Amino acid sequence: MSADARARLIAAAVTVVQLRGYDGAGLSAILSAAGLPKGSLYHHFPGGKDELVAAAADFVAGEVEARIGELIGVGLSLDQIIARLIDDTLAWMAATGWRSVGLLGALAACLPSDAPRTARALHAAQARLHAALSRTGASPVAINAATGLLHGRLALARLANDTPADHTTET
Amino acid sequence: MSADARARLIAAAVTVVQLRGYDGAGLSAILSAAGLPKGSLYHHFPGGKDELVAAAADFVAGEVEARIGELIGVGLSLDQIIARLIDDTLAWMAATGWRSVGLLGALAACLPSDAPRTARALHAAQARLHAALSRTGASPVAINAATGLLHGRLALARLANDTPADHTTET
DNA sequence: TCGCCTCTAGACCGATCGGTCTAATCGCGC
DNA sequence: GCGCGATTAGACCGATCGGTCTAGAGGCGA
Repeated sequence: MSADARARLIAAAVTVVQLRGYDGAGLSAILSAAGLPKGSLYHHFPGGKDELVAAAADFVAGEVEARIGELIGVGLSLDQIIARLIDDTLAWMAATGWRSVGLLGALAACLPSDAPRTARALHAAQARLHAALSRTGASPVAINAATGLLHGRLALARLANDTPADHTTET
Repeated sequence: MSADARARLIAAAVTVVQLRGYDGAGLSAILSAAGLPKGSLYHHFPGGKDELVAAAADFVAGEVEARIGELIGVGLSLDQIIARLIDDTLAWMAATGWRSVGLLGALAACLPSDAPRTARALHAAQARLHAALSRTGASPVAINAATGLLHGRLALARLANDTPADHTTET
């Protein structure tokens, strides 16, 4: 069940790190989400938390890259693709209770200082997505503007919808 | 020197939390940045880290709000104001080594679970900035799009410029 | 000069952090 | 049925976390 455990760990890391950021995501939270003990983590990811989160970032980047490929295949423009990605993610955020911002956004906003692999994976992810989007024929500047809009919209949507329950003192 | 110590603590919190997010910002890092011992922190902010970071968020929101007021006074449009804020912040990020994303962005992306005051302050900040921008006459939807762009651009700029040194293994 | 009150200083606390290590368990070829 | 590598299980470690508490330094009014 090696591959399965690996995948479960990555999925759990994606979930927890999205919610709390790198530093806020404790190993115990990730492990209990995965339903696996610490030994499994360090067997599959000898590099520990850093390696796991880096793998999670790679995984997410791969998924988004594939989605972009799909949308390009259908002939959508850069702006249309970004709009679709926003809609996709917003729908998913709504489904999961508006608690996530997307793994890459959370990592980018609060980059941990002691996680070189994660930092590298994050940069690689950004490069991959940029390259994927450049296949629409858009200019790098346009791509940066579009992805900037994407990140920002997701962060704001989360802020607007995530926490009302958190700071409502009334019944 | 009460007021001074308070201000120093808030400034230190702004700096450190911007860099590492709420969970990544240790009290010891904040205190050493402020040059004050723990006793001072809990004297001025009995609520501890949560209260301090909430105050820091209020402070930053106030500064940005004032800046928006200035720009509106000069007669700039929403888009022009956002462009100016992006330029302001980018210049400041360049000056500080591209390590910050802005306090509010960092908090919004990785909302801590156990910091109700900070969460409340963050929502208040968002509301204040939205209100300030609405004085340009722009629609709420336009304001959301514009502030989304602002957040995202800053996050991307940081990602692009912050970490090259972090993952360069070469001398 | 004396008391008092504000603020600084940092030792100390339990909890939790990421990480290591050993033992038990599992599945599979023989 | 047996041995063996792969995997799980979790006790354990030092470091650090946020927070509390006592002691004393310093300024100010009487």
